[in-house]
Amino acid sequence: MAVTIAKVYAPGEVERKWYARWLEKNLFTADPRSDKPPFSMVIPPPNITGSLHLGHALNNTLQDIMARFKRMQGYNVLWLPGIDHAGIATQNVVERRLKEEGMSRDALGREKFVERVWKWKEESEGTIINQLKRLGASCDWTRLKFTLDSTLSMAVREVFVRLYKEGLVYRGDYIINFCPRCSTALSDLEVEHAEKDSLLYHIEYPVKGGGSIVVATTRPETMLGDTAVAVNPRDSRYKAFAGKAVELPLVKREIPIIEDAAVDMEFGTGAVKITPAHDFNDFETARKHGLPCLKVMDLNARMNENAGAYAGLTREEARNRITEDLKKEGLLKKEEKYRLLLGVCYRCGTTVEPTLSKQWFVKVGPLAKPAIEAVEEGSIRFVPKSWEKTYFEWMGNIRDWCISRQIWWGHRIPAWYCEDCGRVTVETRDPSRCEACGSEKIAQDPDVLDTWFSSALWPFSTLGWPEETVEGGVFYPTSALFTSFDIIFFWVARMIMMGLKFKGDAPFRDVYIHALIRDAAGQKMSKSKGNVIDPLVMMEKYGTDALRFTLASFAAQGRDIKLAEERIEGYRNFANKLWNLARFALMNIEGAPLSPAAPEKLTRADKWIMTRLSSAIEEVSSSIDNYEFDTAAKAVYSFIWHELCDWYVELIKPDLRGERGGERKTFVEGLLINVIKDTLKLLHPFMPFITEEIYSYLPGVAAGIMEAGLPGPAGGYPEDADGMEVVMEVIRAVRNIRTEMNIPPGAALDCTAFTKNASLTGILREEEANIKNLARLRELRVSGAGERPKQAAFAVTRGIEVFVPLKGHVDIEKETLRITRELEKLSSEISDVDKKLGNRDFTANAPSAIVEKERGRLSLLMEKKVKLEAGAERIRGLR
RNA sequence: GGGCGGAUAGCUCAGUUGGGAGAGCGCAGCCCUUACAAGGCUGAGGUCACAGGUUCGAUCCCUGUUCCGCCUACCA
Repeated sequence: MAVTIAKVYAPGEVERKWYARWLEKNLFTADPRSDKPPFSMVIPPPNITGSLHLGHALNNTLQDIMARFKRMQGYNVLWLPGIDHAGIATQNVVERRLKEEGMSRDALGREKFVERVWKWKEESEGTIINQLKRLGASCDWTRLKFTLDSTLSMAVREVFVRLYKEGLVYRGDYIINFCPRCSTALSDLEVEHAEKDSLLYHIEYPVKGGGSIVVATTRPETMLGDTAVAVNPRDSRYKAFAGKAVELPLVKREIPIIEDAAVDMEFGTGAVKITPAHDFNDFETARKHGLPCLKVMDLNARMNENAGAYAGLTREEARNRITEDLKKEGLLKKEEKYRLLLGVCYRCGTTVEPTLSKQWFVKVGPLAKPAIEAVEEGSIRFVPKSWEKTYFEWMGNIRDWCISRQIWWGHRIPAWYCEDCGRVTVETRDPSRCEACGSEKIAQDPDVLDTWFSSALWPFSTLGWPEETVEGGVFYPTSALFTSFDIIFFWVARMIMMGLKFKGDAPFRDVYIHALIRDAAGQKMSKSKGNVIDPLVMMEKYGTDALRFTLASFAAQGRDIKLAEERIEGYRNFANKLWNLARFALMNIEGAPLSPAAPEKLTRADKWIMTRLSSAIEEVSSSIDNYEFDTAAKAVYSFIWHELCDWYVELIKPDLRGERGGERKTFVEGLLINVIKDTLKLLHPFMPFITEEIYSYLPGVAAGIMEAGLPGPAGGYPEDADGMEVVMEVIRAVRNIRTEMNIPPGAALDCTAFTKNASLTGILREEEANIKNLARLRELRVSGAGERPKQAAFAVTRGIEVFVPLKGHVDIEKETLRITRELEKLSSEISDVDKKLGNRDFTANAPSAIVEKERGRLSLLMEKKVKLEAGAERIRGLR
């Protein structure tokens, strides 16, 4: 009743089938009342606008490996999925769609617009969720969360209000980054810096009472808002001007010349114009010197009424007009080429405008302190540890966080302004009257909160906080967070601050920072470069398991991943190899009952593979526990391909053919199936689909592989395993001779092995059949001493001399060359070790174990050398 | 300006308390051996970027240099 399965593994259907079954059986659902130890993770929520890219694929593959692994280890696993509302990004997408319809959000109005976004959310959120399912992600979908869910919104309000009452959230006029295209304020983090070629303009400002001062600026259009000119007090060039005033050209306004040590005398002309309402530095300077602020642009980056004749122009137009006008007046002294760093919006790339504006802020200092300590004390651990430094760096210099956004999609700020007394009321529940004067004429702040404000609460808002929930008790703090380094500041740091503040405990124990994926040439993947590898296409083409395994294999800590399609193809081949291993096993078993463990019936080969399996299990387990997914993947790969398939299966083929008796056949069938079963379990977290599929075909399995426990390390039989390694080396030696001497693989050879070691002699005699089989020998003699065969090629391994007589067909030249080369290698090795042992400093200072090891090595090498030389001598005699 | 990371086989990368340099892919030769040609067997290939230092001993620790990459920053 041998089972036959297809010759080539076809992933597509298998994957869909199994994912559906896992869901049906609720295998991903966590039980907060379970008595198993908890293991929890929250997913980094993808944007609702998102579509699965390789970054998601890597992030979620690694999480899924961890989740599945822990589940099989007997943990009560909660992997909580969710989606982020992604304020600006989503609003942009919907606005673009409106524009295509000839509509605009302003024309539509806030309420209708938000309705429209919700509708779009309903349509599009399925996309990325289905893609995560396609990837095999074993998230607990019954607990899927969305950052705008009512419970999560409640958490946002609660946090905002509590911070406000403690004075950690405040509202004030400060200079902030404003994106004129998205028409909203941004936090410092949401501004990216791009180098751009520009000009440095030298403009002459006439000084009242005679003379003039030339300032250098990259932004001539903001001169309309200048409220001072600053020079360094140590600058002798301008000493005479200090305290005087200049007349601002074009607008003819009088502004003072002030002294400030922060002015760099070397740069430009050493004189700088101060525009407090449109420059971060100048804003600080103005505060220091008590200068007024004058806004000359509105939020759309158009010049406003304060710009006089230039009102209504865009900032670009204004720059042109102003430089022209200055030129006409002979006040533009110089334009030099200059490369500057420009702040651009991280969502749309538009140049941001620093603008004085009334916004809400979080006072971060008091929150940052415990967050720094938590990492210092080790209650939160970054993996790899090197990221802690990055974290400290940023947290140590953190500035207040601008959290209000002038958009409509997001959590509305729970603040109401009173029309009568002007006071603000901040409450978790919508108030009906002003808390100060009781007036009912109150209106809610139109702004919404930074999306990252709600993301910061993710690890506990998703568990039901501020309600006390069972989940919150069991699964908080979460065990690990998986993310990439680019959002350590945006997200990780803020989660730590909020978790500590509101839960009194870190949101997670481990922060695993994984790689960023680049293309094969090391370039960041981007649609415009056309070098994007689409994970969905790869999954269709090579199978999800192949993609997952590739990502895991390349997930070395602290390094970016350069991915090429050929890699995925390679691991597709691995999947097929595994498939054929199963195919072979199923073709050969007669459906016999599984043999119980019977150590006395185990052959050396059996013990070897069991030992290797056990050590693979150990290595995979410890690697995963240390987030070394690449090491784990390589260990299981190498075991399956190079030990189980290359050696064990080849070793037992005669048994399975019944050549060594019916009892042995039955026994080895059972053993092979057991080994495959455990191997599949070990591989399952990496390749969930193919392992589940194969597992289902194996005899004697009741439940699915997901429900099976992971085998524990069994220890094995190290001595027998080592004996088997000797056998393998002898086989390799014969194979090598065959290849080197150009003997066809099929030609039958004889072999004589000489060793004085009784235990080796025993092993070789016992394994005669296996050696003959795999080295393709007609005869194998094992001898302690005696005449070495003439006309024979030979090799030395583990002190065993392996002779392969070639009956007058030995190519003497070739064999001489082969032995000579071998001897050369050996000699250089010997001289290295010799030199080391000859060094008295070494023998005196090195640990005795090391010295002994070197001595042992030397004697082995010497022994081998003697034997090789004797062989070379014999061959010379043949000439 | 400050900080971090990297430089090991043709390519991509491992190398975890300093003690015999590894893998995958690629390449070369031979093989359609009834699991798999998406395969098997065998093999070639490396002054571990450079220069110093510590040490009996350095790919590994320290210093400096060169070249890449990234993060961060208020020289307008």
